[in-house]
Amino acid sequence: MGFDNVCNTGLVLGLGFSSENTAPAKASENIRPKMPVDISYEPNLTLGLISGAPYVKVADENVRLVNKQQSGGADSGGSSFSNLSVKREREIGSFEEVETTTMDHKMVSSRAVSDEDDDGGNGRKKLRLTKAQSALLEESFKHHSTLNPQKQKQELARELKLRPRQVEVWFQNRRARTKLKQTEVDCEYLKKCCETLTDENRRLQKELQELKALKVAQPLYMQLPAATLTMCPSCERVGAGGSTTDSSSKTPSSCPFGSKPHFFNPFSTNSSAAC
DNA sequence: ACCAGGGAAGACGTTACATCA
DNA sequence: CATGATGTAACGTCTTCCCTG
Repeated sequence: MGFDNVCNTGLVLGLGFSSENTAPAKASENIRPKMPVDISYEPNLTLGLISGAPYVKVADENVRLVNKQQSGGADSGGSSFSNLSVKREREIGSFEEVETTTMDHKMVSSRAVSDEDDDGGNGRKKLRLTKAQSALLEESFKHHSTLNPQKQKQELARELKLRPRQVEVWFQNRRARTKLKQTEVDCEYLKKCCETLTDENRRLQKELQELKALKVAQPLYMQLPAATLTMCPSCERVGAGGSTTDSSSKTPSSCPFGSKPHFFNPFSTNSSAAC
């Protein structure tokens, strides 16, 4: 991906807002469940704060019976895992676990981690998806980054011989990865913007210095309308733009600087700046 | 019409495991 | 073989939306 592509995305230098739609102050407010993640790049980098609001509501008790002692992380204690996973699987009653043996990696895929076989009650087994499973999930993700209807999840799960919960988790993680990558791209872009603006600022400072110097050295020069004084962006010399009677030897005849003054707009796509 | 309660689903942060250099 | 880095499956927590009574 070229930098130019990134530059035409309308990303603005600013934290927590964009030119098109105002991003929420809190990152969590970005959540719009019915709005699938737009994979096509539309940067909206925000540095929102996750509110540290006190925990009011026990989340999803139908989904998982929260083990209150586990609040430091579900995996911290190996002994309690099987308990947890037995409690939490909402689909478990209706979904038949199947042990897949078609491995292109040497791993067991989509085995039920708990339930019927609580592997010794010694923490969860990390299961790697097979290439085929990943490929199908990716394919599905390309079309829809969210599992819109519950049906889709069930179908995918059946097709992949996974639990619906696993499909759900995969999509969650996949969205997170996409977002992370996008954030990295945005970060790079902002860095470049910053560099460009710094350069531009330096150039303008220089221009200002030159103008000040000119004012001191040639007061007569300043009798010209101020608007006619501009600086050539390529040779960085001050001249009376639009005037062919330029007495200053600083403006070479080869200078492509046109007759009309121009001003730097960092957010204009055809400005002299990279952004 | 308004409100409270609760379920569903998603984001986010974290943990633990698998794999590889 | 040990180890640190990396990728990712799985989880807990929190928020928002929507439905229902």
